[in-house]
Amino acid sequence: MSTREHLIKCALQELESKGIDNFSLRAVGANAGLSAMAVYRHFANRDELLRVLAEDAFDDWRRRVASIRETDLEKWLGKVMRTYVTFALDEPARFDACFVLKTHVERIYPDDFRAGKSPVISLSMERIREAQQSNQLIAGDPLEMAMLVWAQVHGLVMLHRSGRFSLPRPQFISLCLRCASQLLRGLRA
Amino acid sequence: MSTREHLIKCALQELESKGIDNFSLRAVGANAGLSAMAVYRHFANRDELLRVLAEDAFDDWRRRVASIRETDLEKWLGKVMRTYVTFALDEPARFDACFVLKTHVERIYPDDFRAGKSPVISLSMERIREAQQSNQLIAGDPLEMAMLVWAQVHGLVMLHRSGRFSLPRPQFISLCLRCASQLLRGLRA
DNA sequence: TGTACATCAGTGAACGCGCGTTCACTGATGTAC
DNA sequence: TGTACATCAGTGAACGCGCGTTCACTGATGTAC
Repeated sequence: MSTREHLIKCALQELESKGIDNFSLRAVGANAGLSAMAVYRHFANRDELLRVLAEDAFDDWRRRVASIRETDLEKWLGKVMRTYVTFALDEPARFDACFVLKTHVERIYPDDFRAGKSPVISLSMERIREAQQSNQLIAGDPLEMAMLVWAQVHGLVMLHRSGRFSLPRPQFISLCLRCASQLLRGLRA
Repeated sequence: MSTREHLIKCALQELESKGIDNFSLRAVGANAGLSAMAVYRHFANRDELLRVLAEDAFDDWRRRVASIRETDLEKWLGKVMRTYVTFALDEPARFDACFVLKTHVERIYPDDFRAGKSPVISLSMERIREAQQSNQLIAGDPLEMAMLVWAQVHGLVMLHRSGRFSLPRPQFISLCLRCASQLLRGLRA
């Protein structure tokens, strides 16, 4: 493992354990068994390191979704949501890097999504369109429907993150899935 | 206006313009035309000042909702949501104090809500129950339904906050309301 | 009414902290001849 | 094969910053006699 990779790994650990607000290059260096200044050999500055971490997290998220092998819209969406929630619970800092922080990597509604720059949203829209054609779903803008579902689970996760849920993990996850299928009920034809 | 009130007003301004991360007692003092240390005459420390601001924001939110005069569930919910979104867009820092930050004032699911400690959620549950009795809504736990709606709009607002929406304000608000009524469609009997 | 004292809002200097970053450096490794 | 030099990862000290908070103080106002 190159020093650069080692630093990235340690930076991720730091990020997860301390959070973005207490993420410091000094701590990353110490965690890696190097001086704080060693980081500057491999990254221009703090911002660049954070950007690299965000891109790494995004790749991870994409891979997780790509590995879901379901054809039925409802089942597929259920798994995507479960993946989203577990990602948020298990790796909050990387989740934030993908969906909360402004990292200059994020996709913006509507242009980026219409342009197909978000693989997961594009996939969702495709599946929604298919379900509309086979009369499983009501008519309506697929992108807006996808955003609706995303916002639903994102809201639950953010409220959880803000300490508004005191539920054991499995109960929280099934609450999310219940909410999602409730939501889909309204979209069904 | 007492000095304390003046400080609170200036602290709110600071909080809105700088955000929680860059909220400093020094700046509050300067903004109020006093030394930084004057703050300590009126508040034990930074945390206490922030707690007072959070309580103030919460009162404000409660008052806004209480002033909504609609009897129909759907219309009422629509106005509550509009209020939520405009609160989030216009006064992000106070919104955060109510719904994002851990201020030790927040209500936690499910106990606090079941115990009726959140006026707005309680009101929502009441209206949902009525609508269920008159067969407008499907059966189901009113609290879970209320959380569903809350999470929906909260998710949209948080994504907007994270810079994921590039929409003029009115368009974003109507997107939120469209999503909300889409959601209600699934709850209708 | 005057005087002595207590109260208390507000001050300015200072402490100690952690941060990102700059700087001049060391010392090992690779390379050209 | 040996030697001179270049490259470059990593270092430790230092700078300058803003922060929350402590401290001893000033000076105005209220109060008891």
